[in-house]
Amino acid sequence: MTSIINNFPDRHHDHAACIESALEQAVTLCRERGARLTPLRRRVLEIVWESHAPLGAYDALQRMNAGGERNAPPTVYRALDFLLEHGLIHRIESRNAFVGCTTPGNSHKAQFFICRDCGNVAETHSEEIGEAIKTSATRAGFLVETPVVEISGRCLKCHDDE
Amino acid sequence: MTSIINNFPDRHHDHAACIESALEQAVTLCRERGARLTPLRRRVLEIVWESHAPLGAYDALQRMNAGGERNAPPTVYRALDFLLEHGLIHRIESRNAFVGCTTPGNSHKAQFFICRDCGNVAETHSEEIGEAIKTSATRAGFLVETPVVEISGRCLKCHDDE
DNA sequence: CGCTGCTATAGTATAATATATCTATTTGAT
DNA sequence: ATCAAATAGATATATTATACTATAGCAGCG
Repeated sequence: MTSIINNFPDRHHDHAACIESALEQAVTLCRERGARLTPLRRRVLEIVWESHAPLGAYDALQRMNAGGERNAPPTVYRALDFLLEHGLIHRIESRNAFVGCTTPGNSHKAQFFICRDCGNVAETHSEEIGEAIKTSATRAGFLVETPVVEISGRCLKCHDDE
Repeated sequence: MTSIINNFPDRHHDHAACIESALEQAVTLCRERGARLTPLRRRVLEIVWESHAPLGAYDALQRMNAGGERNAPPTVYRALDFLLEHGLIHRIESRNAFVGCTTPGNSHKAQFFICRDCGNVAETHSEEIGEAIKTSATRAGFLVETPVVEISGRCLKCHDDE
């Protein structure tokens, strides 16, 4: 049972459960792989998971240092790199920011829907988009390696608010 | 008749014709819209079109200043903004760089294939990808506004080279 | 003409994002 | 306990982008 949602994050969902679940999964996955989820890395993962909106590296750094610590940019970037490498977070290219991965451990390519109002991100894994990209690539004479699919727009909740 | 190619840029194509065609189209389009393609903006467009690979803003700036000029960053960014606004270039989010639009004047959403070897970009306008994204968005409870689809990989020519 | 308002350009400074390099420390393996 | 590798700390700097202020040129108008 997981509390991580795969469609658009509900405004009133139990986010504490999201965080907890994400951390549990991270711990498990790192143990399986012999990767070291050190306190620092774990802390950065928690910070990224504080919301469903992409978080900038320097915002994460500020949060890390909120208690007077003096971590420098390379520290947070190294932690982010580790988390990326193990698929625990995603980088949102169009925002230069990072968001927790809702399905860590699966290496499948994801697509992201990013609401311009609330800033939240929904992660999907659409076969159909992947296939369409592949078809189009073939036609263009191209071999797909790393697709970036980031859709900006509005979630229905924000749209309904108007 | 246009010399701008829509599939992957051929290594030996007549690139001078690409540039010429792109500039002609830009002039026409700006005239139609009453937009002012000033010498500065035109120059930046030419620079972006010097290749089919995305060009960074600071690389463009260097090219602009190659003759000893002292243009500052805001100058090139302003020109790039104008060109983006009128659909004469695209921004490649995953590279923080810019590439000439092969079909200016059409506001349709484009997808980009970016070769990691030669750096060239092919622009496509796949209905299928657009539809797949829309379907997936609907399922997620999301209204698409600005899709970013940037596929990294290898073009066949580079792949065949090995 | 002189005034006003608009657009484009220029210049300076600085913000925001990211990495290189070198050193020190911790960790786990033996 | 010792060593090698991985991690973290520290400093500097590179790269990308914008805020803010000022000026130049030109069109429309009284």
